Amino acid sequence: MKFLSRTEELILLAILKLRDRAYVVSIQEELKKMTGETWAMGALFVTLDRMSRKGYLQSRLSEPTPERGGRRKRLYKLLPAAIDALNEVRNLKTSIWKNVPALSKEKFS
Amino acid sequence: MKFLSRTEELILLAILKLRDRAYVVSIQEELKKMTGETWAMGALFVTLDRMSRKGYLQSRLSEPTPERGGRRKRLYKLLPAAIDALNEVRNLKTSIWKNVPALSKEKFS
DNA sequence: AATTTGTTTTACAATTTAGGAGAAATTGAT
DNA sequence: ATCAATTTCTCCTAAATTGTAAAACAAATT
Repeated sequence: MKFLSRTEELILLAILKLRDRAYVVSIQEELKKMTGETWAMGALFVTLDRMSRKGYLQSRLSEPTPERGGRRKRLYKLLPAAIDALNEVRNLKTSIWKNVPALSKEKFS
Repeated sequence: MKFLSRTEELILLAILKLRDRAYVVSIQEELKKMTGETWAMGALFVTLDRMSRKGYLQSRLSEPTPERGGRRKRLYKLLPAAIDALNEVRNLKTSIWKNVPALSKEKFS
């Protein structure tokens, strides 16, 4: 499809919310907050990679931080194409859900 | 993921809007209206099938209609599980987009 | 028989998931 | 001071799931 997948949308939004602190672990935590679900590390890397190749994201390695195990982190940031894609998906959801009334199961059983 | 994929969401919403006239051709047209994109027949069947197996949809064959080529249509209808899933995805989108300001590219270049 | 409408299958491509290997940092015991 | 243990983090891979494109097949009207 032309639109972001749900996973891509969620990851981009997580990065947006994290500002300059977005790396794979903080993204994973943010996604957990947003969805209540647990996200596999590998899934995130694969998707972050793909979105980088597509021109949605840019990444760089930070300096190590002075804490136990404080390795360099790969920090991600949104590129303009990501903003476009997010806006598109926001418009899509607004338009497709407009005029959809509250859905109660009773009417569909 | 636990949530509907974007494709599944769109197809279920299309069926919802079509009420008792939802079959693969009308669904295809409705999706075109909703998204502006062209949807491959095969993609639809595959997804409709999958959602039927998952208990989101039920289908039956209609009677032929008196028009040229008016074959029986396989009509789809939403099952309660589909309503649950749609409500979930609506809640998800509402919560993740809440408080996200308008996004302008300038701030991200 | 030709045309139209519609269903279904198939082969392939892309995305997502699950699990784990391995690298770079600090800590703490010797 | 050195080194093994621990922690944090990056990255890879195989399998499963999902999505796409194309075409074969079937039933109706003209």
